[in-house]
Amino acid sequence: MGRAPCCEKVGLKRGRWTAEEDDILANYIAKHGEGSWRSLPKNAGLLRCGKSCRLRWINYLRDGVRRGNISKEEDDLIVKLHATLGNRWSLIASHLPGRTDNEIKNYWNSHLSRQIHTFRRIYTAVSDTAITVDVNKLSAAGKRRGGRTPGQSPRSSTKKKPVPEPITKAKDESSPAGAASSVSSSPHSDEARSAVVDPDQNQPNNSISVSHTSDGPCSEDGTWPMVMDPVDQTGVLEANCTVDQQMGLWEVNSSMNQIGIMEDESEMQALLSSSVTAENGLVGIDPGGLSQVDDLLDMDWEGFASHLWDQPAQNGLLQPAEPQAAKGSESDELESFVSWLLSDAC
DNA sequence: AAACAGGCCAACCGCCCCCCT
DNA sequence: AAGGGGGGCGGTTGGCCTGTT
Repeated sequence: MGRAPCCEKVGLKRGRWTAEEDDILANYIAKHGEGSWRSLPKNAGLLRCGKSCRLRWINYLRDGVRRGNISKEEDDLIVKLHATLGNRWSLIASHLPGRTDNEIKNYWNSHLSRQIHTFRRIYTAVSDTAITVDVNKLSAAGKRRGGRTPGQSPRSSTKKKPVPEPITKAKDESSPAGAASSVSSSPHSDEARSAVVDPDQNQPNNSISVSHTSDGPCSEDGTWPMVMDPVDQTGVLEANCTVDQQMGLWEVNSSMNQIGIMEDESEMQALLSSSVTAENGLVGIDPGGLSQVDDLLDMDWEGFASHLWDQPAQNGLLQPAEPQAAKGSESDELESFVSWLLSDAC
């Protein structure tokens, strides 16, 4: 079954490339150009598989390749594009000049996916309380290194990852001390709503803080291992989320992730109507709200994209500039959609 | 200081698509 | 039009690094 290997592997070198090999490959391509990867190793005098040469060239030796130091802007872009495109790393990389699909894939697997999962765990792990999520702390939260965490298997982060089951916690289970008891859900109030809606324009403010404060310490059973406030050792988390109305759609965003897009105000209000605890302009979301947010994280983004393409133009704002491009291949459609997504119009 | 454990990332594997003949 | 090869792509592996115990 399957194709024959791309080259005879017997006698070929594997593993890390040496500086000498890099020089040979770079010099050869400088003289003869890219391509003909199968015959390149033999012609260049390298004991490497052609595919290995190609990978080395594209990911490391090619002009313009940038490595490391992924900026916040790039980080945001990767998250945004991944939400739309999924694991189409080459397509994502094409929108990040100098970045390769392999680097973005690695970055996602080792940084961002963990943040997203942590973000989701936080929602669920404290779901019997109102919540405050500090997105800015999530990266540090996912950075725990060293030491054994009971019950974790080695290399779990690199094994094939089924979507992790959310941590469910029955109400009668022992919750982090003080977490559940210290936060009382208050009925949704006009005061809370006023934190969301601009009374002058009946439009949402640009910024809503979704917050939760717990006075108690984190539990010792590891239930909240990654969300402890490093300063006062309580379970305080804070997240700055925004709600925007754009092109007839209501978007709920955090600084790292798009939480959801709703088509009409009632859906957005349904989410916010589950908000509780308004103080100093902060709005918390109760467990019901958290469930809704968690559902929104599972949004069918391709379906959303298709939905947008199917919409008639609304005041010239909803459609991308060149919807005709969608008549091409699937990749053309995606390219056009991504271009539009990244344009100022969005 | 040594052992341990997870993080990080370069590289490999194998499937799939596209293009050429 | 069909088949085969080359190249592209996403998933996965494995080893080094580093923080924790």
